[in-house]
Order: sequence, then structure tokens, then C-alpha cells
Amino acid sequence: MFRQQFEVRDYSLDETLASGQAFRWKKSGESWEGTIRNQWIRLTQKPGGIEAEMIEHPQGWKHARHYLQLEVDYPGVIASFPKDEHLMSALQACQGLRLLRQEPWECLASFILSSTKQIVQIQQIVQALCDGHGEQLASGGERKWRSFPEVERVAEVAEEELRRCKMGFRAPYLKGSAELIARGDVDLKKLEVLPTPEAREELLKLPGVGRKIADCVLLFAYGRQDAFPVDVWVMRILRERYFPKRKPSAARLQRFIDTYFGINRGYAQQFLFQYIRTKERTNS
DNA sequence: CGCCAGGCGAACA
DNA sequence: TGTTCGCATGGC
Repeated sequence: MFRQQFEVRDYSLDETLASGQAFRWKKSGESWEGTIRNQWIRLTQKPGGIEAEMIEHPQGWKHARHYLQLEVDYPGVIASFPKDEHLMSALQACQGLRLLRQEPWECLASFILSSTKQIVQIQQIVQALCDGHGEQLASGGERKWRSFPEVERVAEVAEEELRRCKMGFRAPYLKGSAELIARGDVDLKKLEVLPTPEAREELLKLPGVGRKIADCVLLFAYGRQDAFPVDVWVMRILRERYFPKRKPSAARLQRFIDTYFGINRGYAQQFLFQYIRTKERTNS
């Protein structure tokens, strides 16, 4: 087992890894276990930053740094937000909440599976998919870990097999998207160099991917901090707090989002989401 | 038991 | 453009 310290300020693993942007992290004692690029990793919050442990480390630390987005100018992001009371409350309540940079296919597949599901249930579906079709990984903890199944694998699995992973009507969406990507009709690698609107257009070609899921993938896997996914929770806070009088048209709402929250609006979205979902309520 | 969950897609007015 | 509906499944 190899160990490494990442020096970083204002980074809360608890806020970040349980914020509904990634679905495989599991807390074990004081630490978090998960996988990055098909390698098991354990992360622990320390006074000066984050401690990471892996079985093998060549490239591993680099991948972990990239995944955790340690290089982001966090104070700069916060400073770019509008100073309204709702966002300020969210910032106060969710200190150290960060955005990750996940692997695109895993992130895309996870969010295709997310529609009309609570976070706990998404975790269960993803777990079932990995248990059924992932490869066994070397683990440094008690728990057994499997990889997230490759896109080629999902493309060739029968729909009935996928349905056995509790994903229901999402199974043909997942399989259909996997087929388009495996065939090369949509190139996830190419999205990295496209401007956000064009990258979004590419993602929207995939079955089961609408505006919301496309924006989740842009934000959580491609580091596009200008993507602002609007789900039921965020829609609720926008309506109640920012448009209390009457309901704006879709175009008006989109224009408001794109101008009001600034260039790092994706971060703002995550604060608002986490805030209303976990801090302002008693359930979920 | 009924209700709802980090939506999407198709079929309408 | 703006609704409405069905789509599986599980937790409460």
C-alpha cells in the first residue's frame, strides 16, 4: 500500500463525495473508499488536506489529483458568485463542497440511470451494474471492488441482463447510448476539445440524454463550470427564491441562469442543490 | 397501501 | 413553446 498527502485548503470530502455527483464512494470509518481509473483508492480528511492510499501508485496520484480537481482556484470561484442571500446561505452551510472531474463514460451512464430516482437508489443501480458486469479490482480494504463496466461491455450485454440490475425502463437508453459510443457515432474523447454548447449537442444525440443529464456530464466529467443542470430541486429553489411572483418561461429562465450566476454557475448550482437537499430539510 | 424519486421522449393543444 | 403522460423499481 502506498500513501500520499495532498495539501489543499477548503476541501471537504464529506460534502463532496456525498453530494450526488458521483455514486460509488463509500464511507468506511473516517475514510472514503472508491475507484479512480479502475484503481481502488482510500481518501481521508486530514488537517492539512487529504491523505490518499492506493495499491499501486504509478500515475495514480496524478489521476487522483485530476479527479479531485485540486488545482481549482476555489476562493476565486466563490468570489465570482452573485452575493444574494440564498447563495450565501448555501456557501455557509456547505463549506468545502467541490466539483469532481469524473471519467466521462461512468458519469454519463450513471446519470442516464438517474432519472426519476433518489440518490440512494441510483447508488444501488450503479452498484448492481458493477457487480454484474465489472472486473474485479485489487482492494486495500475489507470491501470487494469491481470496475465500472466499459462502454463496449455494456453495448454487448442483453437488455434483459441490464434490467436485472434494477434499472427498468432506463436499460434500453443505457444500452442504446453505449452502442452509439462503442460504434464511434459519438466520441466522448472528442468532447474535451469542443466548446460547451457543441459538446452538449453531441451528448444530446444519445438516447436517454436530455438537457439536464447532458449538463450533469459536462459539469461533473468535463469540468465545464458554465454548465448548470436544472433538476427538480434546483427548479424548486429557482421558482421559490428567485421567481416568487410568477413562473418564467423556459427561455427566460435559461437566460437568467446564463447571466445571473456568472461563469462558474455550475459550482453555484451544486451549492444550491446540496443546500436545499441536505441542509434545509429533514429527509433524504 | 399511495406517493414520489438529480428525466426523457412522444403525443398532443 | 407549453402541458401531459407512461416508463420500472424501491423506500417510506
